[in-house]
Order: sequence, then C-alpha cells, then structure tokens
Amino acid sequence: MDQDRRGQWLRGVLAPCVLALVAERESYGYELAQSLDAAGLGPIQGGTLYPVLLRLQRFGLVTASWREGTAGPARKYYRITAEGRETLRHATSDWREFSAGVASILREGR
Amino acid sequence: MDQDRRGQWLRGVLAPCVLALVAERESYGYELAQSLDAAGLGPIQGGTLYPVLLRLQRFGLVTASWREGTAGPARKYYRITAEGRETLRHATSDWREFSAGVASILREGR
DNA sequence: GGAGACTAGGTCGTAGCGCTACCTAGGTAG
DNA sequence: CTACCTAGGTAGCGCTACGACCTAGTCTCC
Repeated sequence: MDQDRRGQWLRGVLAPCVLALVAERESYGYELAQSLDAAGLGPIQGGTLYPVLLRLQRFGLVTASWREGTAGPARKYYRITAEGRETLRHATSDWREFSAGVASILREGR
Repeated sequence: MDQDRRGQWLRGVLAPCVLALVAERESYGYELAQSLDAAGLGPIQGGTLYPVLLRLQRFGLVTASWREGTAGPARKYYRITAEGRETLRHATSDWREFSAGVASILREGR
C-alpha cells in the first residue's frame, strides 16, 4: 500500500492519456510507452499498454494500421476517430473536475 | 465506459482522501461518506467505504473507538495515527506529481 | 556466424479494489 | 405496525495494472 499507489491511479486515466497522445499525433505502442514515461507517468509495461490499445480499438475510439518500419519489426500505428475525440473531450473535463475535488480534500489535510 | 470512469478514478485515491478528512477532524464512517460526497467525489456506498476504513485500521494508519450516539446507533470514530499522517504526506505529494503529469498530457490533446 | 541488446507486438494468471446487493440493528414519525 | 433514517458490516463480481513469458526483426561486436 505504498509503492503500488501509482498502479491504482493509472486505472481509468491511462486510456484517456493514450487517447490524448494519439489525438496529438498518430503513433504506435512502443513510442506511446516512451511518451507516457517521459510525461511523468512512469514506465508502462507492454502487458499494460497493449490491452489498453486493443480496448480503444474495440470501442472504435482509434483505428490501427500496420506499417513496415525502416528498421526493426513492423509497427502498428494508431489514429484517433471522431468518436475517440468526443470521448477524450468528455473524459478530460470529467477528470479536471474530479482531480480538483481530490486536490481540495488533500489540501485541507496539510 | 462513461459513468464508471469515476469508479476507476477512485482507486487508490479514496483511502488518502478518507485519511485527509480524518486527519482534519476525527470522524465516523457515515459522516465521512457525506463529506466525500459534499467535496465532489460523488456518493460513496457503505460497501465501498467501510472496507476502506477497515484497511486503514489494519495498516495502523487510524485507530477506532466505539461511542454511543445521542441519537441512533453507536458510531465508530476514527482518529489518524502518526504513521497515518506520514503516509498521507507521501500520498499527497505523490498524487500532486501524478495528477500534474496527467494534466499535462490531457492539456496537449485539446 | 553466434551472442546479446534493442525494437515491436501480444497473451496469460494473479491480485487489488470499487460496486451492487444484502444483512443486522437502533431510533423516530405516522 | 410500517416506513424511513442512521450506522456498520459482508459476499461475490468485474475491471484492469502488473509480472512473466513468448515471437520476431534488426544491429553491433567479438
């Protein structure tokens, strides 16, 4: 109940974050993992990220296409859909509201 | 995948929030549920809250004592421990960092 | 030409936790 | 007696992050 806090916090946040990164620029799994780490969310394991991407695809929030890499294995590029953008918009505003509520509670217990 | 976002977001956040409220002023379960709702986290069901309180108690982050209510059933009052305060401090700073990272990602995908 | 590292994607089992539904029990109002 | 509010608790379910593992292509170095 100390080190795994981040794991719990990722729940429900990871999918919108991935969606936001894909919305900015089409990308593939491995690169997204690096972007998320660079953004401060910590290292996201493959066993975590790939199921997320499959879920987003299954829900029709992103589309995927295989492309040969110039070097290394082929990459699966993801692009956001209109529905994905809509979902992202709602998730973002919901999250802002939620995190503000949490911040207000945690601020008081200083 | 719309209304249950909040449920996912509560993960790992609920315990620190309860801890923060108890740190501010000793309280009991039913009242804490109302405080959390009032703070904007939405209604927290008994089946969600009471296990959280039992976990906090089992980890030694709070202590509990039964007290007769002037009206209605007896109440179980919770008070934060020194270890609880320490945990709360770490959780709060960790959460600030984490939520800032999420905010930065969601901001970009505007 | 073999070993090892890096890139890239995927699957499987486990564990934690919020949720719904349900239960006990005291007090009060009609 | 019935209904509702307060107050606490338990049981099973479902979702999801995680670690462990697997396949495969490319590159460097010895």
